[in-house]
Amino acid sequence: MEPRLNHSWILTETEAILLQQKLSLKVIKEDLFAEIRYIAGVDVAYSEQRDLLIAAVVILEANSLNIVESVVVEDSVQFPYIPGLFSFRELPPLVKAFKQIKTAPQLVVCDGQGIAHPRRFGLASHLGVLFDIPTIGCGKTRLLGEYDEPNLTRGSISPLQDQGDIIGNVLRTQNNVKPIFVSTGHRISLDTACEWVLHLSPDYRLPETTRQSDQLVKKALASIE
DNA sequence: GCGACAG
DNA sequence: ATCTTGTCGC
Repeated sequence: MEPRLNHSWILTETEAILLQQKLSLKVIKEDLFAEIRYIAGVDVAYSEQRDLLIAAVVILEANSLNIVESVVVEDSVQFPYIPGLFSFRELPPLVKAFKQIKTAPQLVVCDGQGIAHPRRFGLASHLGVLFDIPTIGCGKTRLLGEYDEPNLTRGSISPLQDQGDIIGNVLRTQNNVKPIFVSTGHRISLDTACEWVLHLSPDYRLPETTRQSDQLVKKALASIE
């Protein structure tokens, strides 16, 4: 898989913000896809000892949730972690990993926010626009926005609001378990995104895509240290 | 000025 | 993220 859009990753903080503002205009917040057969999960971890990033991409069959392909790569760190500029740290290794993927997914579930972002352009939206592929932002914690606690039953949602916009949903994926933050990444509506996240989280707080990619990077991390 | 702040 | 300590619910 190759990105359909390329841009430099060697940027100052100001340049990165300007790029987000420019690319955010390309984000599509409605369903724009055909049949979803394969779904990708992605995750990145940092090795403090070796000062490098490990990225994993796993491809699951959408109905069975079986793994059909996976890739793990190492890459150097070229941008610090700054809230709001997360994608400039994690996307270079992820793009490198996607270049090795043979089974093209029709949906990518990201570990981070989509449009639930100060400039409506979080990691999931950035990845979606680069590959022009539907993506969902799925965060364990909130970056910004106000919300009421959703009901305690699986499937309950509560809107995440910022500056008068509904930027995502706080979604309860398991009864009595802390909810997660779901937002549109690219080419998918918020409602459809939540439906897919629920389908992918039959018995765990996070989607199976996230669980599998987390497992892969942790295993790779342990093997190099 | 102070707190908040995806991973 | 990752680590540690303390609290609460079942």
